[in-house]
Amino acid sequence: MSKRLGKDAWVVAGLKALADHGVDGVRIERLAEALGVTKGSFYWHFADRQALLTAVLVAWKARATADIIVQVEAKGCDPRERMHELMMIVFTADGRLERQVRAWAANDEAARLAQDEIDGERTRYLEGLFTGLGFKRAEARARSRFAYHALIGQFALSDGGKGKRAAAELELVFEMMVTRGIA
Amino acid sequence: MSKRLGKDAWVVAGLKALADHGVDGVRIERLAEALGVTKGSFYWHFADRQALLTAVLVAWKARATADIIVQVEAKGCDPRERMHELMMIVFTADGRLERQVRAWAANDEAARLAQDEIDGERTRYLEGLFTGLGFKRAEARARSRFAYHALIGQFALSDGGKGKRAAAELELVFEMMVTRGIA
DNA sequence: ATAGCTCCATACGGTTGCGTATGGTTAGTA
DNA sequence: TACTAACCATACGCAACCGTATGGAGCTAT
Repeated sequence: MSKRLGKDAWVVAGLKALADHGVDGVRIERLAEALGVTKGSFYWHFADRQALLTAVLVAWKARATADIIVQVEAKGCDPRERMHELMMIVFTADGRLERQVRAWAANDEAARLAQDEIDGERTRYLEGLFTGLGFKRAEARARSRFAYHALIGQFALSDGGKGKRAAAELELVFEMMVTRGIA
Repeated sequence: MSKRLGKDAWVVAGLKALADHGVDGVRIERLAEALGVTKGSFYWHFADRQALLTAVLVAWKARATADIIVQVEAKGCDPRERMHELMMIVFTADGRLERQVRAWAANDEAARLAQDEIDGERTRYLEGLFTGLGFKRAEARARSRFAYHALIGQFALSDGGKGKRAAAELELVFEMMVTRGIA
């Protein structure tokens, strides 16, 4: 059981600190203590704090999109099913990291860019699902954006969508999102 | 033109700093410089930094709900019209302050509570509009929450809904939100 | 005008966290 | 075993803020 660390250990610790306390919580002396080492170790692996933050952002981007989409793609090929699965996964997820990255992005350019990338990727995927359901381009676009906004808003709210009631509501909302035109 | 300040001046400066740079930007020495005074002034009016932050939060709460609802109420008594007006106002608003408060709330209990209050107040109002449109309680609830989430998500995105395209999409989305049942 | 209250400046001590310098310790390799 | 990286500890300087202490300015009323 070697006590010697690699870059990765610091990034992982950074992600955890980010999820728990926000960007302001990722302080190198704190991480050092959590990892059982001192700053001396950190400055061996990284040039400065910003370098760690950048690495954390990259790590987040890697897992922010791929995970969910892969999970959904594996479910089936019917776009309606995928859509349903997507909403279920995503509306019942934790979202602490997601939320902290957004809080971060409110005042940091690098985080804002990362967020934009992810947002773009996700909405494009969503738009594809909606066109798969037979919606015209404009409406698919509108619906995907709206649905995605709702998702993000979910994370932004403090209750974060507590399971029970949310589940039933989710079905209603799903029907609405998937329902075509004016009644 | 007296150079002497009151509490309010500090709160206003605090709100501006919050909107511009987030909670971390509301530092008393910075505000002092912006106001053309020194810390000595601040600590006359406030016990400590937290006292200012609390006051800022209170000020935000005061203007966060009342403004919009009053504006909508003045528009007309048809719930469909109100709903339309509400979405138009709110989806084209600035939202920098809104966003910063949410970023703040991600890691601060007091801000989180304030946010909860506002969220509750707004969703209750929205729910009323939906029941006014003839939806049953459960569906009105689901729709109002979803619509509100979408609103918050809008603010959370970095583009913040840039005017042109958003306007057209908004109409589609409005129809969808207002449309009953399964096609 | 002078006493008293309100508001502000200056100066200080203390904390936190970043980044650097420098030397020691472990692990792999010859 | 000796040499050499890679990795880590310790100690320091530095800057940004917070909060306090204290001594004024500037009104206002008597």
